[in-house]
Amino acid sequence: MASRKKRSNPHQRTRNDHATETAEDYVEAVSDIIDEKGTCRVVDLAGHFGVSHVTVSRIVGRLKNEGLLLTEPYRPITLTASGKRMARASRKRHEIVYEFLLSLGIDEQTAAVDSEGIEHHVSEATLKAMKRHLESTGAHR
Amino acid sequence: MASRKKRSNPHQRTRNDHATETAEDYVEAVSDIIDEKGTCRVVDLAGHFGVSHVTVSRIVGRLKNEGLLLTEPYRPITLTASGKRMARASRKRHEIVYEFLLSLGIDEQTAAVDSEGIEHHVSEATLKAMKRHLESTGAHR
DNA sequence: GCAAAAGTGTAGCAATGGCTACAGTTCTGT
DNA sequence: ACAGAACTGTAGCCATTGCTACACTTTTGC
Repeated sequence: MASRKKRSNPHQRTRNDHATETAEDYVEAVSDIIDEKGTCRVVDLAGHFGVSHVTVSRIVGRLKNEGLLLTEPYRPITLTASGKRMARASRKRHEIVYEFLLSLGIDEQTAAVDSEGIEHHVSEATLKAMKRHLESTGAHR
Repeated sequence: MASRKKRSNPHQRTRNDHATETAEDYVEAVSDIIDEKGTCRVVDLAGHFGVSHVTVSRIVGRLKNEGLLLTEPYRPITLTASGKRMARASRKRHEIVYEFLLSLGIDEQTAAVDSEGIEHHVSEATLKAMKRHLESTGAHR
């Protein structure tokens, strides 16, 4: 997870960070959609993210080049082993943040929105602290 | 704060969100740098964010157009009333998130890095919950 | 089986934020 | 005062992620 490495300048967030966030969001969505409805199509992702199918199509192409997912023209999208690994890690992080926000007394709707924004900016140390908090308050599922 | 409005699709984060995050980061930095050393120059911001002066120059131009800051060619950068307001709000949010992370037992270095990433993705409701937590644990300064 | 609907791809545009290279301005020190 | 250092601006490149418009493929329904 290159984007979560320590930085000499903590403010330094490059284009690559955004690209990695996008990748994580997409593989996680692909995984979720496949779990829900069997297959994942471009149109499903477009609906999920609220963007046009064109944007999805281009990003899917990039992630395919990066070896995270597989697809052929006009065909459904599946994850590679690497993509599945990333999706699992991303989903886990997402869940911890979400549960943590709930444990603070935040409503589900808000927790869902905020956890999506936050999950990409949480270090391993902070994630561990959240887990600790969940266990200590017995609020984890 | 347009970017923190409710969204019909919670996944929907547009280019504007990123632009707003940049604006918040910049006005906050300008404010901090002026407090620290009296004036804020392009080169200060470039150092602060670890990017080239060219990138800073372009973004400063945009923020000037948006009425957040003032500057003339080869001159220092100051904040407008609107920019000061945004800087104050942003700094306050930043501080709450930072203190909250510390209260979870996270080290200062990590809290500094993570709070910068997280602050833009925290809703008012979550911010209130963090404040509540700080007060209940007596961990606020 | 074939027309319409749904889905996907491509072309081409915009805004943002990275960069290097080079040119111009301001400040500094002697 | 003036040369060199420091700072700033501009030109022009790239990648990412938005979009509309249009073309093409696949699926659906009769």
